Amino acid sequence: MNLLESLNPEQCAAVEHPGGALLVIAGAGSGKTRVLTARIARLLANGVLPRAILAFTFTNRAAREMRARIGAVVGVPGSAGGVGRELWVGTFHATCVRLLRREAEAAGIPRGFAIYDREDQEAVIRGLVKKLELPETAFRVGTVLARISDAKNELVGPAEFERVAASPHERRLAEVYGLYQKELARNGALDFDDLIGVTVRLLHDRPDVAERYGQRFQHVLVDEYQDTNHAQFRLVHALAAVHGNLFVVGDDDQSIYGWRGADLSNVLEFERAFPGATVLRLEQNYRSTGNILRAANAVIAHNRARKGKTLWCEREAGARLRFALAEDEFDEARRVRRFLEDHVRRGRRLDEAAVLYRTNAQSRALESELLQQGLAHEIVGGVSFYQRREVKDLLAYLRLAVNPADAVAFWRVWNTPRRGLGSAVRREVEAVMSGRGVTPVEALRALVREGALSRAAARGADRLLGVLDELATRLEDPVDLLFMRLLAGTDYLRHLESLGEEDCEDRRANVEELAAAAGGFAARGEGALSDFLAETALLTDVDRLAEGVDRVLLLTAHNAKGLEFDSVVVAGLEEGLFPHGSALEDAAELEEERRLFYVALTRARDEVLLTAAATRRRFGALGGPLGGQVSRFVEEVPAELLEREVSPALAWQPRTGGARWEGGGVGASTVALRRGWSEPVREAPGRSGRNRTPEPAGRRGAVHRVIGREVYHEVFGRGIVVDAEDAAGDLKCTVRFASGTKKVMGRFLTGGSDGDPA
DNA sequence: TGCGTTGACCCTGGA
DNA sequence: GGTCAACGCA
Repeated sequence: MNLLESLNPEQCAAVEHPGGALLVIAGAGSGKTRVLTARIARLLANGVLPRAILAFTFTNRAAREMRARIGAVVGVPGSAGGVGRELWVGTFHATCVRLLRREAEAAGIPRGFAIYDREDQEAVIRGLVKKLELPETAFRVGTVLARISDAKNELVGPAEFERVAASPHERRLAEVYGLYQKELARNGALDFDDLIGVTVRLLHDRPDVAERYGQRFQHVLVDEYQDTNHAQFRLVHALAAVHGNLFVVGDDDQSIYGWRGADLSNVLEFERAFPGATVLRLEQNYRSTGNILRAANAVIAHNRARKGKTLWCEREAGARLRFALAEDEFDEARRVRRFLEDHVRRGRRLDEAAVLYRTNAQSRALESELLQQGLAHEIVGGVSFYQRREVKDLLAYLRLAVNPADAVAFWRVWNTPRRGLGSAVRREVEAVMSGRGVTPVEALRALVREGALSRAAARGADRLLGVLDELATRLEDPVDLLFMRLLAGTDYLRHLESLGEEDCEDRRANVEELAAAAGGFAARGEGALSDFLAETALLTDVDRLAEGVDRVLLLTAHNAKGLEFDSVVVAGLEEGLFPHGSALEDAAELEEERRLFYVALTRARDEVLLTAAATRRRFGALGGPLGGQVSRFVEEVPAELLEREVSPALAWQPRTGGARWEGGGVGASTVALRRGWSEPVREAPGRSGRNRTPEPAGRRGAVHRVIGREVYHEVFGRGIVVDAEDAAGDLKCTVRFASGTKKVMGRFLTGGSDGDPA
């Protein structure tokens, strides 16, 4: 296969670019992966050595696929040896791990450093908040971590954070940040952000190292450049500075990771950062039908912060997009399921369809419908495989074997399975740790040796140390053998059974899958235990997706990036959900939501179904319902491209700036559902609401109808009702105003558009 | 120390 | 509606 054949002129220009900095603005479905692959193949064909090429991809999966394609083109079979090993293709994180393992000494970190995921980070922060006796409300673990992560993405260390702190709270945060870094260092651990940050620091502090890698990687390529953050930009800059051969591909309209520091100015100001840079544009779409593309173009045109481009295609117009307004999330799930059945009826495979949503929580209703109806599916994301409790437990043992300083791993497993070790012993171990400056493993060993423990505790400690010592002496064994030793040594499977949980079988299956993963890793002969552990830390559900399994995927729009399907459902298109409520009051965040919707739409080749639900429960049946307005994004799709199906129980009236539904339907369906708790939830599929006369809306209905509504208040101005409750013949509304969220009685509010008191 | 119950928090997104 | 930590009791 010749990758250069059948490239269009713009693609060709990119692939043949002589060198220097090049930015390729590549629209959705414009063949950017092909261009990147062809570019690398071209470089190799021109005599560039594989070891002189470094390519960053967004997912491990993309890296694997790219390596395979390049291998096929340049005729090197497999990934082992030759091109596969010499050519560096990987995500930012995986690449940094690889570099840091080689340069651990120069970077001042242990070679077997652990990689802390979110859960590990939380354990560290929780310990600090407790130790410093900080108020847990003001220092919520998630918030603290988010602030630290933001700082790291901007390459701001604790000292700098302290310097710019604007309040006592911020100074306290700086302190926590500093102690967090100390704790990670003591544990021999790096968090995800550190992987990038420490590499950048290494290249900055050690010009000799920077020079070495700069000389080696004569060509640096970056995919999904629009989602790089400042730290990643600096990394790329440092590596490419020597020769300036930087080839980046991105699409400002698909930038969807602003919340984790992605900096669109990396794209928008590329030419300033790299003087003399060339910019090329790929605007021909090879993926979607004309209608889908027109819809996507129309929607994204509402964004102001963009370079501006219009995709075109040669494909036929195809079917119109469909929009279904459902009564609630269960009705929505049924409509989705019927759409999928149609897809199969058209002779397509289920794995050529996907259901996309904004939040992972939405998967529940969808999954239960698909389960009931026996439609094969797979949920991607949420709690991923390597985050399952049993998987993390077992991995924690392996982590300890490689790095006994890893206190988070130690405390995770020291009494799992139960060994009679509790909080009393823990306090003693911690005292020895801080008193003598030793690892938790050594502290425990010392306590045993010195006879400081009760007989029962000493026996438990002996068992734990026995397992850890056995692993430690066999570090060079193949990973799968080591894993079997671990299972036997801890009797972990019996521990699982002893828990007597309902999902015992699932957990057992996960342990077996982990064993299989270890076996696969060993068979590939790709290296040490620490490499296996890094892989488990960095692989995501998307990376692990199997090819050729005939099932529909359920996943977030974020996770769908880079994938494509014949048929795509975008579910939950309601104001407050998609676009998400947290983005409604910020123009920039709203534009990011729109880009996310654009990404979702452009995953589709042939058929699109958009769905919304008039009511939707949060936190299960007990939480308040969400809902009120169809997403503005649906309204931004030109009407002639959209085929609307509305549940007959809902009187639906489109208006400018977002459609609303009114009348008894919403209230009635909610009432019916509430009643239906102990009864069959709903009538047979396919007939929902068709022959039903809507009941008159009671006060319940009134409550549900005001939520999401735009209102006006004499003092506070315009706001959005986020919640409401009955109060003495009126509604007590919780309203989000620009100045903050307040509780206001309904009689003080006027409706935003219809003037009717809410 | 082990175990069951209660109650808080949760549900933007993810390497 | 699910998870997890704190709490109280055996």
